[in-house]
Amino acid sequence: MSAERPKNNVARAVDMLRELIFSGTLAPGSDHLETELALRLGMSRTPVREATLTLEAQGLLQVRARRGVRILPISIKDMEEIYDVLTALESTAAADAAAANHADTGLDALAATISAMEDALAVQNREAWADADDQFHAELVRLGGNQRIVSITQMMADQVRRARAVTLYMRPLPVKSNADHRAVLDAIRRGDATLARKIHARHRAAAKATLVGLLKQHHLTQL
Amino acid sequence: MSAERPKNNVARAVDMLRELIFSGTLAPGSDHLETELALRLGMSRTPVREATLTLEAQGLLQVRARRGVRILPISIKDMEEIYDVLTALESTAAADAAAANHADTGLDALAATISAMEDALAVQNREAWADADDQFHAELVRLGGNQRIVSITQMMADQVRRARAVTLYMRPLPVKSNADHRAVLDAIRRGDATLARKIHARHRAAAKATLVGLLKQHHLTQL
DNA sequence: GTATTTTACAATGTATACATTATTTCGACG
DNA sequence: CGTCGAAATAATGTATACATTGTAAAATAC
Repeated sequence: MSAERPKNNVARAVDMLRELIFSGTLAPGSDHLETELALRLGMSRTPVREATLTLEAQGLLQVRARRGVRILPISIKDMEEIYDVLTALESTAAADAAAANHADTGLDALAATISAMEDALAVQNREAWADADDQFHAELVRLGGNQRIVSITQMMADQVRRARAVTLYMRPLPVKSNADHRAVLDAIRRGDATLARKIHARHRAAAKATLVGLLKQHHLTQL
Repeated sequence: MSAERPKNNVARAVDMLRELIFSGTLAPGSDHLETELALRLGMSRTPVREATLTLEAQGLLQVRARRGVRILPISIKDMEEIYDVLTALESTAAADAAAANHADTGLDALAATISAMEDALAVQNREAWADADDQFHAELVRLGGNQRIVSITQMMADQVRRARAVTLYMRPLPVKSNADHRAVLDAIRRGDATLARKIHARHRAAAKATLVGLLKQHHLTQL
């Protein structure tokens, strides 16, 4: 049974604020007073304040004295930084996963995300494809076994979430991406750490180039 | 003139708690009540509470309901995780620094840290050597130009600070380390990104092996 | 004597009152 | 008319009172 322990207000505030940020209700670059947010979330300033501190540590917003919290916009430079971090850490995770010699059953979840991506691609469902893509990267990193890499990549993925949503319908259907994922899975299955690292690094570098190219092409310098 | 703006209590609490943790006054694995810490720092619970949330996000302690904050001990597994993250991100920074084609004056600070390390080594001053070593890695990452890599590596370095201090007098004098640093500097100077990345990755991998070896040898499974 | 339940306590979680401070506005002086 | 300064204002920063809740201890029943 899932215990469903009632969460405290701080945790609820974190969840609600994240949702408000990802949905764009709190627009990138906009400022919001603590009092205003507290009213909106139906609680006092204290838990809201603590929630904003947590979210600031996660890079989603910035707390500025007497100016309220600013929802951080993502620039092209931010995007480049984040993709470089993801490239470095996920490649290491891919190599670690390969070196760990996971039994095939251990790789079922990873294989499932690839199937899901292929299915989504077949019916041109971009949202479903993006979800499965996220799951692939999350599962890959989980297999790597480094808990810090898991946390950091999650934070980075959160930061680019909005920007990725915007570009989702701009790009050509990501056919190459699926092939990359399958190649990474194969390398891991064969226990070839060097290859897994190399392929995944190339995959992320290509994704970065595509995304940055799109943003520049559409003059989206801030998201 | 440096403005020396008086910091608020939250910032002071963060600084003081960090100092108490690094100095070992708050021992790894020990628990501390908010009230007790507030009394010790001469302020109310509120700023202390906010400070602990920040430090929790930085991985230095853990806030547990009704059990106070626990100063997180570092295990060998933690050490391995952290060094793997540092290896991945600093190597990327080294490659970026090489690719950026910094003019020689831009590399003066980096060269200075190497000289400082050599001087410290000549008089067998391990503390000074460790400080210069930290500065080398900090400056390298700064030259890489990725602000997120700067933040993450700082956090990771903080987490292993205690453990490094313990092993500082156990290891042989780190002669090889200085040679590595010089080789990285040379590669950056020549603009050879691939080489800079490779050398630095090897350097960090060797440091990890040395450290983990020492910890196991001395049966230090928790620091 | 042991186990279970209930009650008390102690610590965090939350709200709110108050202190502090930066910003903005209004007024006076040049 | 513009600039400088002072006071008011509005927001965060801090302290504290109070609510909630988990833990532990004590008592009772088996």
